[in-house]
Amino acid sequence: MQRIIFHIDVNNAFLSWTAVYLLKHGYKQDIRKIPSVIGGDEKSRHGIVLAKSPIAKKYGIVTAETLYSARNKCKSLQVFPPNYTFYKEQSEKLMNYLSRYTPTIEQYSIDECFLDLTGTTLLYGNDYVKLAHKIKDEIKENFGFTVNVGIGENKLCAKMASDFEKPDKVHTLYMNEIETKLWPLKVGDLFMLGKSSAKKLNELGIYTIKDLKDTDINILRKYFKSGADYFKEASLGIDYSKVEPRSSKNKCISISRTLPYDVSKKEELLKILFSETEEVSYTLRSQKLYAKTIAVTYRNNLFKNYSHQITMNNATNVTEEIYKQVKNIFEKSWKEDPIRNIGVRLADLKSVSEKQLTLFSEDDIKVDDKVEKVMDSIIKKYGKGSVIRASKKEESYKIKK
DNA sequence: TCTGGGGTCCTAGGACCC
DNA sequence: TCTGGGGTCCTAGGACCC
Repeated sequence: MQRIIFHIDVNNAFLSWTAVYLLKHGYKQDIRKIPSVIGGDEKSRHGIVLAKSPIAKKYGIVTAETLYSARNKCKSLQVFPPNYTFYKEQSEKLMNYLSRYTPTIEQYSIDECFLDLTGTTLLYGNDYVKLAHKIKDEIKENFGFTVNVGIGENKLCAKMASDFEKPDKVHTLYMNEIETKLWPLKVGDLFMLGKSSAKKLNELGIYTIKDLKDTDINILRKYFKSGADYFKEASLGIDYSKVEPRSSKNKCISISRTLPYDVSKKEELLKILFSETEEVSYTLRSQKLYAKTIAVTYRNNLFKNYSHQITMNNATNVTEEIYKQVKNIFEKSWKEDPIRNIGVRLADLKSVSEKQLTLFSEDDIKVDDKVEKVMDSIIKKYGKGSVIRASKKEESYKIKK
């Protein structure tokens, strides 16, 4: 049976949501209609473009470039800070609203989702473009921001379609439109075909998606291994993946921070790692999960990235245990270069502690669990920072080193 | 006032086992 | 006068997404 998939994408999400927020709070100007961007704080070295208005885009400003470079492209550019709490709220409202149309909804990111509307003709009729317009207009009216809706017979085509022309538009990419709508695009426009693959393809003389679909699969395999088959199928508009409600189970939980200045002191870096460990293991426990793999990631002043990890015999969710590994991993791997960004990642997540099934150190765990339960409940009730571990631990490092 | 943060997936290479 | 080979697990690094 032919499937009908919608992909819904908030136009310039962070910027639109900020515009809605500002208007709601009495700000006179609609920042969507001026050259503007959402950007991080430059003083703490977060100075990149997170979202841009259509006018800013016309100046050639792209997401993730530095604010410094964005300003060079447009002298009158206005920069607004992000408001993640509000974004999350808006995202949840939107997803809740959309799930009234089908239970088969997959949130792909904070501002995007897929709806599987296959077999809904009795409910909504068979004019899907009309239905898409209805959804799009309802969102605009109820929430104050616009979306694009892409319609296709699979997720890939729906996703490509929603990207065609923005904002506030509905597009289709049915199989019989592949030749006219998909093939003329540049290879880099294909979903999941990024910069480095596009560069390689261009070097092979492959520029458009049509070029790509005309290329012998064996040539592609030589350069792209398993990516070759994906590229080939995608260039033909083929995608069999299902719209799957994101089982909400993350594969990993991570935190990383770019520091306001490069740090070379071990005690300072360990303090940061400790507070990150506390945050990440709190999240772990609040999801009733245990981690088997613990990783420390960092980036030095020359932008070289490192990641070092350890897989334990037993999964844990105890801050102290996780930190013990974090500290160990970092001390063993760090070459004493100045650190710009540092983080902790927990992976290989389990829903039960295997440790609880072993004889080893049961009593210790129980005590730790108790302490942590109390701390977690305080954090939950009064927010982060309301409870701080006695800093005995960090102090002892100072003495030791 | 240069270059964020949170994810997923893949691959090469090494260790280890039979 | 030799060092096979399949399988599995683990790690580091990189590509890619929003």
